Amino acid sequence: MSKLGSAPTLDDVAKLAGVSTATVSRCLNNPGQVVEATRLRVQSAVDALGYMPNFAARVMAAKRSSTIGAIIPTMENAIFARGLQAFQEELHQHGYTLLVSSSAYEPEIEEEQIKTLVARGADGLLLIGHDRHPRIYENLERWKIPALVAWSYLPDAQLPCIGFDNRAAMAELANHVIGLGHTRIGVISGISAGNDRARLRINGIQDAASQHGLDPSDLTIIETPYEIENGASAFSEVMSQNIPPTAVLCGNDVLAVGALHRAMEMGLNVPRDISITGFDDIELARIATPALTTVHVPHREMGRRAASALIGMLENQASGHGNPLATHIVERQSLGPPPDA
Amino acid sequence: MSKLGSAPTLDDVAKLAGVSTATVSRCLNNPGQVVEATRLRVQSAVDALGYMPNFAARVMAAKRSSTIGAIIPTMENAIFARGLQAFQEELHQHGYTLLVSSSAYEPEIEEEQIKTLVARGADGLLLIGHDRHPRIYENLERWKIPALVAWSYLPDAQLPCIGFDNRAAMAELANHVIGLGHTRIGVISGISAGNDRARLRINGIQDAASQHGLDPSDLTIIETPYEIENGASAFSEVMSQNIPPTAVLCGNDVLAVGALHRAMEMGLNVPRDISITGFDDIELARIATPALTTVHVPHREMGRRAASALIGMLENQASGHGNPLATHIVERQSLGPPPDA
DNA sequence: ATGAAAAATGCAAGCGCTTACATATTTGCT
DNA sequence: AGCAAATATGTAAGCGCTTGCATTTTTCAT
Repeated sequence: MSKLGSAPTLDDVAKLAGVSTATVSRCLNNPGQVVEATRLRVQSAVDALGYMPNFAARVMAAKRSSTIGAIIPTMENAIFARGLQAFQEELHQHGYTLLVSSSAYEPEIEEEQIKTLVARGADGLLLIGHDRHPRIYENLERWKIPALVAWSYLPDAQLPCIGFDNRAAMAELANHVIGLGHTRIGVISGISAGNDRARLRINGIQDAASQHGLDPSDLTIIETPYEIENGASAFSEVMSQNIPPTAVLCGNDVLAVGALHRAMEMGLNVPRDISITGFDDIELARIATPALTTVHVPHREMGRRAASALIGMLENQASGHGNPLATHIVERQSLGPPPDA
Repeated sequence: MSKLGSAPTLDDVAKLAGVSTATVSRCLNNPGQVVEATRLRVQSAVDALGYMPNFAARVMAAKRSSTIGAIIPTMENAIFARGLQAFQEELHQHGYTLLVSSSAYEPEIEEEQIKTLVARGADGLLLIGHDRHPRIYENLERWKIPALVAWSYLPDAQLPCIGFDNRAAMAELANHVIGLGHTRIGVISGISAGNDRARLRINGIQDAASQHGLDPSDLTIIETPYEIENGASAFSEVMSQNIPPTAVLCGNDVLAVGALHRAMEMGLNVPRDISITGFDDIELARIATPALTTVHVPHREMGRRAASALIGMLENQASGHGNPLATHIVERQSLGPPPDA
């Protein structure tokens, strides 16, 4: 059937091997159903022709794609890379392929990407965080696409989720900081609008403040996109107050590294003059100078669990619900007691 | 036609709007061919149903996907992120979608990913570097898939390419280093097998050495995967010789940052005791301590040009060939004269 | 040897969409 | 008003594959 110059099709293979297309299809997908001799014959036809199954045709006929889509806020920093890597490895072991796209932290782009992935036949979706337009959840339901949220655990969330308690994790760190004697605290957060992780981390700091009798509204909070540069500018800003803080808690390691760098430029010694902390524990945190005290998030474990949960939802109508993952503080060199202590 | 519980199809929309499927299809793809009133009627049917075109069906019927595939060695470091971002933006403007996958620097995985992308209907492919099994080039030809190589410019390459001259760029830096008086030079390179960029950068250093009357075989060259940790270990190794080098040239910024970090741990002052250079000029280079002297690569420009070239190949049978991009040395603080100078 | 059950293979109907080509409608002239 | 040309819409044939069901071949117990 193939007009010269087109890629060979199942038909071509079938013809060459002298069998029906059904048999070729079975050789490729369920070799067990086909007798050895036939399988070999078909295989050599495939090789001779350099045949590649057409994915679109397969998806159409089979009505599943064995593909999972993931939309992450950004590929530009390492935050999601590790978890996604584990996610993908686990999927691969179960015969699924991962398609990744990024939303640049823009809700509209995320919505578009979700549509694209669904249109492309994704059997399931991995989303980051819970904050998004309700319409998206309605559509997901309408299209009957199983979806799972990662990087944020919320007990009563709309969608099943695999993640950790951002609020409690940050509260733990903030408690520790306050426990060291810090009372004037600056916060450099990611943009919290549409980002529950960022918002909950701020809430965690506020929780810790109240708990220690500090007024949460005394916290200086600056929100800025997750980029090193922005961490630096925000640090300048937070330090430019009449009475600057003695500790600056950052919403993630990327911002913290920017802050650290700016502190050094300003001639401040960290942690003697000022303490700075991060969140996530990416590689950058270890090699920063001084090494960053931060909250370790089990990214790989999270990715792996997310994959299992999603596959469970796809194959066994499992609910996808699980327990939150534990985080812990990694103490390195960027946090110390306040200067006057 | 839709059995309850399935996503709505073109048929459903056509029925609801009281037109034929052809008209609906035209409304979606060539609204100009359809009269306003019809278009509106169809649009509201689409909205009412929450209709999403099925991509697989569309690809099959139209025999093109408006999708470009890119296989990059890794998503784990920022080297490719920026260029790919620009690539994708440019594609998007021309109505193409980008599908990215990574090969983990493994030739077999790369080959598999290429097949996957082609099977998924990619109209064209972006590949990184030239070194790969000839079979892959044969297949690409057989399948009639236009492909373009980026990140490495070679005048007589198999495939059209957009990139810079890795060898000359690194030679320029090495010349500068040697010009400062360094004669004992260490090299920390990525794994050069199957990676022409890594190999050519080494060659560039060797070129510069010969040119200055140094024996290229005196260079201590260590190859190691592109990870910060590895840069650190390699640095220890290269410094453990009887007569350690006074300058260590690294194959990329990631390795250089690792080396820098280890140097600091060893109590060495950079650049007073030892000079260290990188390659790529990613953000990390700027915020490293001391800031890294490196080779700036115009990643965004490269990505943009690669997109234009590939689209040209797809739409106008353009050859895709272009000119090499220019790189330049960025002098920061990690390179100085040798200690005894 | 022989027939029933099991295993292997073939047949053919779609999957949801695009797009020639055919047909119906509108437009612009005279 | 009336006709040709231009424009809008409909008809239906696939695109390459999977899979339920029908048919053929093999296996195995008698």
